[in-house]
Amino acid sequence: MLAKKTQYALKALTYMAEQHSAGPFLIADIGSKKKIPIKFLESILLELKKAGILNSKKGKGGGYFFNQDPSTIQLATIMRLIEGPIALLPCVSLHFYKKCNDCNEKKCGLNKIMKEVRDNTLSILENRTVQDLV
Amino acid sequence: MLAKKTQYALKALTYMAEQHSAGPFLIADIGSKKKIPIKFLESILLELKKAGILNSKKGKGGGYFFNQDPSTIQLATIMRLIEGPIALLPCVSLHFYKKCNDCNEKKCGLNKIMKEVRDNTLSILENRTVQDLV
DNA sequence: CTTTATCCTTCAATTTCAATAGGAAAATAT
DNA sequence: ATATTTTCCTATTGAAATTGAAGGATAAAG
Ligand code: FES
Ligand code: FES
Repeated sequence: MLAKKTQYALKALTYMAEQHSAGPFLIADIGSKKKIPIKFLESILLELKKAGILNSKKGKGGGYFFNQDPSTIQLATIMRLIEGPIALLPCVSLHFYKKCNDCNEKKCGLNKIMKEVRDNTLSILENRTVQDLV
Repeated sequence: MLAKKTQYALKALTYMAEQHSAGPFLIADIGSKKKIPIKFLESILLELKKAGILNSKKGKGGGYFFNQDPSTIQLATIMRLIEGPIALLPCVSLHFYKKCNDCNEKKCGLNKIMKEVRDNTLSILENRTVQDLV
């Protein structure tokens, strides 16, 4: 199960992508519509901004908006950014790999099956974008 | 990423299934071979026993052994038992479902995509057994 | 120069995770 | 009987992560 933080991030992005306008969107609005604690959401959006996904404007008329077209933002990118690894085991992770010191990857059946799961999952999450959420 | 506990459970079962003998296997042996802290492993195996996956015998010559044929134990069963939900969101979980109070499932794109991920994952984890790990 | 809204740091509560301690109970061997 | 082996059970610990709040700094607009 994804951490609440990741769920919130995905929900917030979904909300933003669903709107007809391009923003900017207020933290407070997103939070109240998607039932996300404001202060928690604040830190999440800031993180997405620092990663280049979002941009923001301060002051009246300000808020958050997309820094890239939603159709270019893979869901896998968001999840790796907020959640970390997508794979179920360290030894099958592409971006967060860590060797198993207690078994031989070449012969390990667990490794093989978990790689299969990973490839299946990535084939979805790397081919769907924030735009596909609307 | 799976919790360490779940990883340990899967590794222990893999180890047991890999052996030519049917056991019983000592906690201490499994633990030292798969680099799992003994006391932690102890509680994991006990949990698997209480769930009917394993059985055990005390005293000299005792240890843990399979209570059902490894080819009948789905990996999904182990993971749900130790880890909990396999799905990425509560609203797409089959065994641990919880409604989203902030969006309409029928129209929710996030829900739809995460269901796709779930189905893909389950098609693997429900069709592979502990026997397939060897 | 007031209002609005993000930015940033710090912190606190809670929960979860990982692991250990220590003994009780059961089975076997001597 | 008694000692040894091994699982069973409860309790507890310590560390880390998660979730979230407080409060002020900064920037922009009116
Ligand atoms: S190589 Fe990682 S579980 Fe075997
Ligand atoms: S219904 Fe669960 S995320 Fe939309």
